[in-house]
Amino acid sequence: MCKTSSTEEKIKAAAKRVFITKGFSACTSREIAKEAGMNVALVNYYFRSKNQLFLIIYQTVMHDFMLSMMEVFSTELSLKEKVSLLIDREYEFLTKHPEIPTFVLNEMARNKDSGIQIHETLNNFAQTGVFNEAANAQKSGEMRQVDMVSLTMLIMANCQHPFMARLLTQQLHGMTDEEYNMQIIKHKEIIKEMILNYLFPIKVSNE
Amino acid sequence: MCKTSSTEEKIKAAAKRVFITKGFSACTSREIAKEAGMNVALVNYYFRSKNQLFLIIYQTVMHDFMLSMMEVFSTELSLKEKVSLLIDREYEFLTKHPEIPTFVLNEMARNKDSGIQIHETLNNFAQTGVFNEAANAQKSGEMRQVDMVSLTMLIMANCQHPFMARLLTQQLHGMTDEEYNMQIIKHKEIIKEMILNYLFPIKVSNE
DNA sequence: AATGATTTTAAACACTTGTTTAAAACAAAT
DNA sequence: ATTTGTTTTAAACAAGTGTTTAAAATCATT
Repeated sequence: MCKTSSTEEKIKAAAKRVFITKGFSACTSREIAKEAGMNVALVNYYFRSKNQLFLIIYQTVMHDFMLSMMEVFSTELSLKEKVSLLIDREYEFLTKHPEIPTFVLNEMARNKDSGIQIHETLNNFAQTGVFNEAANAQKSGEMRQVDMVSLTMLIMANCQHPFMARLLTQQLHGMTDEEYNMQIIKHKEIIKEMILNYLFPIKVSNE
Repeated sequence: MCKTSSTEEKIKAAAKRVFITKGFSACTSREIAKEAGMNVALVNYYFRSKNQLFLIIYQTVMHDFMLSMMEVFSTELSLKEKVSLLIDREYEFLTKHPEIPTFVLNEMARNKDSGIQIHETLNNFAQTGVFNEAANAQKSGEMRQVDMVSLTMLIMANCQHPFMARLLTQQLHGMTDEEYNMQIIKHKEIIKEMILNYLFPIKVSNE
C-alpha cells in the first residue's frame, strides 16, 4: 500500500505540467497518463475523471498563485515597503511559474458561467488589513489617493503581463529568449520606480 | 452566384466570434457551423478545414490588434502626446474587443514551435520611426532613459491587463460588471498620469 | 507457498471529432 | 422545361475522445 501516494503524486505532477502548459481543452487524458509514464485507466482509477483531476490541480495552482500576494500583505512593513516587496515576490513567483497567470485567467474564463467555484483564497483577500492601512495612508497624505482596486491592478498588470506577453513582445522586438530574460530583470526596477514614484510622490525640488 | 460572398462572410463572422471567445482547441467545427446557422460540410466547402479557417481569422484579428498601435506611432505628434494618444487608442480598441489580447497570446503559445507564422504587421513594427524619435528624446533629456522594449511593455501591460484579468479582479474585490466598467474608465487616467509622469518627469519644486 | 486485497494493464465502449462523399436543392441560361 | 453549374444538405468515415470493464500483476498477510 505504499505505491498509492507515489503514483498519485506522479499523476498530479504530470497533470499539473500538462494542464498548465496546454490548458484543459487542448490536452487529453492519455497525454497526462503518458507524461506520468502509465496507463490512461490508472489516472481515472485514482481521480475518476479528467475533470475531477483538473479541479484538484486548478485549486492548488490557484492557491499558489494567490499565496505570495497575501503573505506580503500580512507583514509588519510600511505600506511603501510592502508594495516594493510585493513586486519582488510577484516577480520571484512568476520567474518560477511564468505560465500560471495565463492558465488561471483562461480556466476562469472557460468556467465563468458554471462549474468551477472560486477558491476561498480569493475571498480571504479583502481581510488582510491592507485595505484599512491604505485608507489611513491616504488620509494622512503619505500615499496618493488611489483606491485598492486600481492599486492591485497596477501591481498585477506590470508584474504579470511581461511574463504573459513574452512571445508577442519577443517577436515584436526580435529578441532571443536570453535577451528577453535580461530585459525582464531590468524591467522590474523600472516598474518598481514608476509605481512607487506614483503612489508615494517625492516632494523635494530638483530644478 | 450571389450567395457565395454572403455565406462566406457569415461563416467568417461566426468563426471569429467562436474562435475568439473559446479558442481554437475549445471549440468544434460543428459549433461554428451552428453559430453561422448552417451545415458543417458547408463550412469546409468554403474553407477546406477548421485549421484553414482559423488561420484566416487569426490573421485578421492579429492585424486589427496591431493596427491601432502602429497608426499612433506614425502621427506627427510629440512623443509625450503620442504616448497619451496611444493609451487612449488602446483603451478604445480593448473596450470594443476585450478578449482579443488573450486570444492572440493563447494562440501564439499554442503554435510556438510550429504552424502559424507571425503576421507581417509584427515585423513592420520596428520601422515606424518612433524608435529613433525616442532615442533622440532621451539624448535631449526630454524623456527618461527607458529603452523601447520597456516602453512598449509598460503601455501594453497597463492597458491590456485590466481587460484580460477582468474576471479575476472582479472576483477579488467582489465587483459587479458595471462596477468594473466604471473602475476601468477611472483606471485609464491613473495609468496615463503614472506613465507620463514617469517617462517625462516634472522638475518643478513642490515642498 | 497460498490467500486476498490492491494496483496496473490491455481492451473495449459509446461518443465526438474533423473531414469527405454523394445526393439533393437551387440558380441561371438555353 | 431542360440542362448546366453552383450551393447546401444528410449521411458516412476513420481517428481520437473520456470512461469503463475485466483480467493480469503486484503486494501484504498468513
